[in-house]
Amino acid sequence: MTLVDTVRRFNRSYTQRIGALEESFLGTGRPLGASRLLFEVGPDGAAVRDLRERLDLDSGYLTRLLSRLADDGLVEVRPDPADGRRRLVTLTPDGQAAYRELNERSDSKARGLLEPLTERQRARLDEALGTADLLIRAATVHLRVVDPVTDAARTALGEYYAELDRRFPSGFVPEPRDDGAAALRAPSGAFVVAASDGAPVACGGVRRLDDSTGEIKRMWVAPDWRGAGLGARLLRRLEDEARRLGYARAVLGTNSVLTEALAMYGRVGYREIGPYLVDSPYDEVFFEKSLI
Amino acid sequence: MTLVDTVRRFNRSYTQRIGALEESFLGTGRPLGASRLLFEVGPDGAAVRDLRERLDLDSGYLTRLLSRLADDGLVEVRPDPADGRRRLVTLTPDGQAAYRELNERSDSKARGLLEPLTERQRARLDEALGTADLLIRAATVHLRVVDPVTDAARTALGEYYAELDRRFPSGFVPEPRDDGAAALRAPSGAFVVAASDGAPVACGGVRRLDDSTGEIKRMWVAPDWRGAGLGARLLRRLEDEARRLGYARAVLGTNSVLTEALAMYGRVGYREIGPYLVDSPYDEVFFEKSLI
DNA sequence: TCATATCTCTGACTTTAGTCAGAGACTTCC
DNA sequence: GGAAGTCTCTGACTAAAGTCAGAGATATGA
Repeated sequence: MTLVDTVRRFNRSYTQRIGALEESFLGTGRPLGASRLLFEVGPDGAAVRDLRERLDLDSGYLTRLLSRLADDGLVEVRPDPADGRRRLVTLTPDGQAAYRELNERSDSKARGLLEPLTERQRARLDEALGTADLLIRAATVHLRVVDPVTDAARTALGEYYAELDRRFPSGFVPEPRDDGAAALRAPSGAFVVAASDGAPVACGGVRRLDDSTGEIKRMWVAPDWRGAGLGARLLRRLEDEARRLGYARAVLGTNSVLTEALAMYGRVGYREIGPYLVDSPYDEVFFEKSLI
Repeated sequence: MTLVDTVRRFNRSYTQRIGALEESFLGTGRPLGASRLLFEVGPDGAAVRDLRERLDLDSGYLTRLLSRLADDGLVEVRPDPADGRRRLVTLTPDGQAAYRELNERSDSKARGLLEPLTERQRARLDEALGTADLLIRAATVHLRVVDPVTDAARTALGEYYAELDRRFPSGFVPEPRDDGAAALRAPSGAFVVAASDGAPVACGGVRRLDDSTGEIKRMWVAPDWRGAGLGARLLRRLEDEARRLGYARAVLGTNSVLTEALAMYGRVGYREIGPYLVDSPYDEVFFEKSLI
């Protein structure tokens, strides 16, 4: 049995049993679409725009769904003070109650399903689902080249810097004369962000070191995404970008504290070299790889 | 994060990504319902009755779906020769082709999804999904008391005997003077079958040994269902039945070849005892447990 | 053999889900 | 300040999915 068979077999048994979890949104007297929407609005509210994107709905259809929920007194729709074209949706107290009820139904259905399992089996299931979840998410992560000043890039870089600050014994302060933005974009550089469910989970960039050499900079993978091969995938993508920009060789420098990264560079074919032109005081270990 | 959370989290990410596998039944120019039906008919055909039950459809609705597929030349519906009220559905050659296409779409979608994973990750995913599949199926196995002459019971017993015959060095022949049927039913006995997706996956019975003692007989778990705690669950159910029938003690005899079973009896609280009244030449090891 | 039950089918619905074209209010960018 | 773009909403649709009440044919068990 191949993996594809396993996946399909699992899919069948899963959707028949647990998949019904989400259908338990039914039986609340509301059509499934309305319940899903209510759930997606959530206790913190959401912008109509985002709902449309997340649920992939037609704008007219969404408007109608929302106005039905509003008629039922479950949500409130009002203009976004920051941008008069947009509208924000929040749950009313009744809506909050309905939201909680959806969650409880879903929970109790899940509990009932797991009830026949022993403690040991539950632990095994927990681990298996956790692993499968991570890998499936990892497989569907979307890598794309973005400008380093976009929101996605800024968020990712922010988390990267914050982590360096936590992990370096002396903390980390981004170089003030940081030419990051300009160097990590065309025509001599690129910046790649990996996103899952809209949130950035990894990033990295290439910039010009000399005419034939691109330098990989600011590679970061979110902590709970490590061990899923995302780093290697991102690195290969950056090498592709570097090749496209005309570089024949990739180099990078890193800090010896970042042990996972060091091991990964080795696996992907990087070879340790002496220090090249350096501008970051944090780089201690250096690698290169031919792109030809 | 509790297991329920893991399940729900997994459910969300899974249905969004892989769940779409089944939706790939769309895009074949046929509505989802019709494709699902075509898939459920399958290459071997099916009875309309069973389709209605498996897909949980209204009879009128199903009739209409089927006649649409028949109009498109994909299926053929004709009376069941064995029962004039029923009708049987089979795929026409065109229907077979459409069926194969559905499968290919689903496969290639699954492959595309897994493509970014490395070999090692795929192996991990394969194992994780396999484990989760087994446990989820095990959790949703349905145990019920049936008469030992019903089809389900006969099938299960048949597989049990066949396995003993394979595993015992000298083979196994059911005792000819087998009073099985009569002894494993009320008022002094019971027979329990565990079924998953309609197929029996485990069985076992209790019969009277003396007024206060019930004997557990013919416990069997299908080979690919072992390690999922099904045996222990079945045994506990049989003890419940024995208690209900008024027994204060359960005993059982087994063969020392069946090592998994021996270990399981110990885990569930059975204690080895000397041979009690024996009528099976295959029983070598004996256990008892108080039911009070 | 007659009442009762089972199985499929038909007709007449309703609800849910979704699409499309454009109007109107507002922002943004030159 | 005006053109171009964004966001939401309305109206007018269509298709899919599902429900309900019976009719008619056949089987089953007393």
